[in-house]
Amino acid sequence: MTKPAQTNTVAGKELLSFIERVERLNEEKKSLGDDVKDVLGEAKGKGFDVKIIRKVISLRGQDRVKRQEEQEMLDLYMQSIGMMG
Amino acid sequence: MTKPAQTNTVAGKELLSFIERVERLNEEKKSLGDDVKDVLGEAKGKGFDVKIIRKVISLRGQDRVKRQEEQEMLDLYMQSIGMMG
Amino acid sequence: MTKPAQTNTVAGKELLSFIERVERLNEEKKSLGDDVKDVLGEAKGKGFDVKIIRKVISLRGQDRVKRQEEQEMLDLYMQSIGMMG
Amino acid sequence: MTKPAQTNTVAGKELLSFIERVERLNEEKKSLGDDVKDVLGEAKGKGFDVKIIRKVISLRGQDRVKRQEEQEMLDLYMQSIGMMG
DNA sequence: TCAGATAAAATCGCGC
DNA sequence: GCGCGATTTTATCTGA
Repeated sequence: MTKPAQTNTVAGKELLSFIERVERLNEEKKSLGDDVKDVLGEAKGKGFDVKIIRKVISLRGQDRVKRQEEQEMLDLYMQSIGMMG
Repeated sequence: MTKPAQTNTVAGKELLSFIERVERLNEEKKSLGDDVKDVLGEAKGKGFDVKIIRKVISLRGQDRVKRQEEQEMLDLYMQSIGMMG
Repeated sequence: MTKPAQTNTVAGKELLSFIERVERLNEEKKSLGDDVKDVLGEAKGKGFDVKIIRKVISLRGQDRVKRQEEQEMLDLYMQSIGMMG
Repeated sequence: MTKPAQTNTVAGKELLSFIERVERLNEEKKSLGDDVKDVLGEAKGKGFDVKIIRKVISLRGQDRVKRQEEQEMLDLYMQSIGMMG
């Protein structure tokens, strides 16, 4: 950016504000990603197998999702036989 | 898994701790992802085109040189198959 | 699931049949997706840039008018936040 | 395309060939997607709840994936303690 | 450092 | 027309 941004219009300023908010959130996300890397690096330093840890985390996540979806399934059934709303 | 997880050993406890730290970070990331969605939803509510905003953000994040190079390669490919007269 | 699926009823059998037909179709779709990957892999082996090829395919599939409109809106947004001098 | 494609170069012809192969595969995929819609429409016509059918299919898919991943997990453990290659 | 694999994001399209 | 689910694309990460 060699020139000052010409956000002279109201809409331009508002748009830029939205964009910058999103960019800020994205940076925080990236930072958290780096934190994850650090933690896994630390685990590796203690002799743990990072690949296995990732797999465990993934499987635990699947369990959670599956439990949620089974509940949704039940709700769906109940809706469909007129037990809800 | 018929047995409770073996968090009784020292290594087991340490491993679980690493796993939970990562999971916590992942949740925060997910939460930020939801925040992004909220912001974009708000922008949409004000009449902005979310798809375009995303594209702008993406372009702002890319290196200008790299962007140009990719565009040139794209043009080259399109010329080579007769897409550009 | 402690009980076997109730495919003993007529409706249950019919339902299962629908489900399996859809699953079969989904597998075929997946298989075609793998074929696409193979072709692109082959192209890559010949020195082509897969990412660019994907983009070309995408552009060929888009309506020219719609494409222009989106580009214009993008320019408009970028101007309004001062990205285009 | 008002002009004949100028795929005069060897590379251009090869590139176009790859592109057309992918496009053909994509069409087949799309066609299968339509078939899925037809099957679900038929199920709906017989009084079944399409949303539930989709959910069942999704859960069955998750089961399959989870089973596979648990196996991979075992393999990983065994590798990590030196039981495999 | 790069290819291949894996996971995350963005886009697309249906159904309500 | 909007949210949700599915698919596709992008980015990250690991291993050679």
